[in-house]
Amino acid sequence: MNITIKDIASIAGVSYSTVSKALNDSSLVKENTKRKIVKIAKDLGYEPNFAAQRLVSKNTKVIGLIWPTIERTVLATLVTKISNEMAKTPYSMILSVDPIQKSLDTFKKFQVDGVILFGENTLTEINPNSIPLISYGVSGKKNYHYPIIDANHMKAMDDAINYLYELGHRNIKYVGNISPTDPLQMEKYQGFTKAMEKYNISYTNEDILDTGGLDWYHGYHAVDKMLKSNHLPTAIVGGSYDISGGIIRSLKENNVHIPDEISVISYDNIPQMAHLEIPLTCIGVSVEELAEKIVHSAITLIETKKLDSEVTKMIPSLVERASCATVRNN
Amino acid sequence: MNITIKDIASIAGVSYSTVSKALNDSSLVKENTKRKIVKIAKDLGYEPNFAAQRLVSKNTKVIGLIWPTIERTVLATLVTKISNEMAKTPYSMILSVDPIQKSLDTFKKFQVDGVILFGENTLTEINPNSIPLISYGVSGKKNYHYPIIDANHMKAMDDAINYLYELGHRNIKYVGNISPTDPLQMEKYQGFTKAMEKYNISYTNEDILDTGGLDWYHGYHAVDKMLKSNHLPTAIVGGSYDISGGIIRSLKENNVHIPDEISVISYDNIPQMAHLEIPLTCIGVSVEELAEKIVHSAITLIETKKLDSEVTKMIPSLVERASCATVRNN
DNA sequence: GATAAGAATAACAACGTTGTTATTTAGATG
DNA sequence: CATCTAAATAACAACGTTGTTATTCTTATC
Repeated sequence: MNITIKDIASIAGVSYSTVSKALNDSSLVKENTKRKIVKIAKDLGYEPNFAAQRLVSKNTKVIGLIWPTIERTVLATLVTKISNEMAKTPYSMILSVDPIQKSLDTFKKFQVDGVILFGENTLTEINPNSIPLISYGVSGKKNYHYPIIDANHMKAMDDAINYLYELGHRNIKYVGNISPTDPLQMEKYQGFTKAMEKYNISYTNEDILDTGGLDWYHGYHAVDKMLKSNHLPTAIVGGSYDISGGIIRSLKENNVHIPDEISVISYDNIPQMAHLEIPLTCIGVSVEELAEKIVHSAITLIETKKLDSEVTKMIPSLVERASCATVRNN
Repeated sequence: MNITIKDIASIAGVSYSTVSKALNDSSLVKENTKRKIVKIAKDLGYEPNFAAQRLVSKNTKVIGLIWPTIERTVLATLVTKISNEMAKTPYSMILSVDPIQKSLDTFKKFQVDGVILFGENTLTEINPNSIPLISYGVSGKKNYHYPIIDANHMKAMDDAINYLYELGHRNIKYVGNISPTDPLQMEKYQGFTKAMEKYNISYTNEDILDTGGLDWYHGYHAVDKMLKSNHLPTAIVGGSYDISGGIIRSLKENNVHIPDEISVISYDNIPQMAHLEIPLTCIGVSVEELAEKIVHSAITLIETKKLDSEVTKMIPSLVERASCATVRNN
């Protein structure tokens, strides 16, 4: 069995309640004895029993992160950043990759102080069960009863189109996953069409390339097919990091030069964009900002039970790299 | 506050100890009252207090997984498989992406029943702190005091070279990350040279291409450089999934046809290999097998405190796809 | 040098369970 | 119908903390 405050008490020759106070640096115990007790505790390698502490009910300083869809590069990056950000606070983080409700039950058992949910495309009702919970990403549910942090995808697409417009592009295609069951993808797609209309750029269904998936080869195949049909735009908007990786691979293999012959701008603002063989200009909320916002919102919610607004749309930014150029006048 | 067994007791008109026994389906309480109590508990939505249960000391049926390096495709797949495998057992899983010792402390606080450590390239001493712990992957430490599950990388490389040898290849290059601080990478590299010697295939330092990193573009650039130098082998062994992705991209772009002009075999046996634009023949322990072994070993260790052997080397298998062919006679 | 006030410490209840021991109840037996 | 036995339930200690209340020890004051 482990060392308890009673062990310390008997060695120090004081009562265990005094030990408790001493270890919690209470002003009720004399500096002298405090020091003595702390030293003994340290010598014995005392570790407080968490379960007992929590039984008398106190916060755990632990936040749970629910991440049901683990295999997505962008989110792995975000998790890392969140973890780093969390390390700057007194909180620790544990994750669960189980389905949402099961994760929530586990976290509730452990009495985490709060939960961050990566519920990108959650259509089912979830029941936070009285744990402070914030969600990252678009929710399909209309009547969520918890705060949501999300990127302003509409604005991001608007910025992207605006940027391309200023460079002279009037022939732009969107290459992304058009999935009616995935609100995030739908919002990007709708952001694209809306922006195109706003800037008065004509487009048809031909200009929306549905990749049918989110991996790089989905993007690869979509562009490959496009090139074979000879409908070459002056610019492409890639729907995600992985997809854009496939897009530029396909373009390179077909000797379509970026950015001279075609400009590419990608959704997802992560550092890895710079490491692609053609460093991609991208649009989106930077993961660092996102991580910071998520962590601090969670902690604010935990500590004050109040959050400014129910849905926070983070403002995206555009990072210029080498993949976009002014359109050539033929 | 939450519902406790005392609430149930007062409603049922029995003592709370009877309620406890009834809810644990003890034979000491009459079937009749048992049913009554269970019904009341259900109606009230009673949930046992985990902290209290653990204070009287019982197992948590939770296993912690420590995963400090989150951004690696192969491991994400493995985590998913482990999670699925775990779901078939009475255990749940939580993960931590914090540094090892911090993760361990967190898990110890939560009194998890056991820990799985992804300590791929852990050179520092770790202190399991009396929690049953198994580790996946090569450990740099010589004197670990916990069981290790690992793939037999040597054997895998041997199988790969043997396979290529049978296909007639005598000019083989290894493209991988040669990092003295990463035991896993070193073992693959050494497996390669050892196998080459065993099959009496001559090679020089020129045939070992150090990518200097584990991402796909590291493999891409290494092969790109190789092609420019015109030292074309008949076969390449790729050191990992990501690296091999870069390898075939580079080959394709340079119009080196796989497998007619060059054969490629990759380390890492994961389903995604089939989705690369050229489905890659690969070598390694399949993630499914690995996940099953890891989960069951962990549970065995927890429940019996005994494990067959200290280091289990899983037997790799070779999955044939479209990327290797018999060498052409010029 | 007795006494009041304040500082320091001790004692103890409480948190919600489980497991052990004590008590009550019901049923069987002569 | 008294008595013994077994079944059912109640009572209570224990797990390791924290916070509240009770007690003891100092020290200053007259």
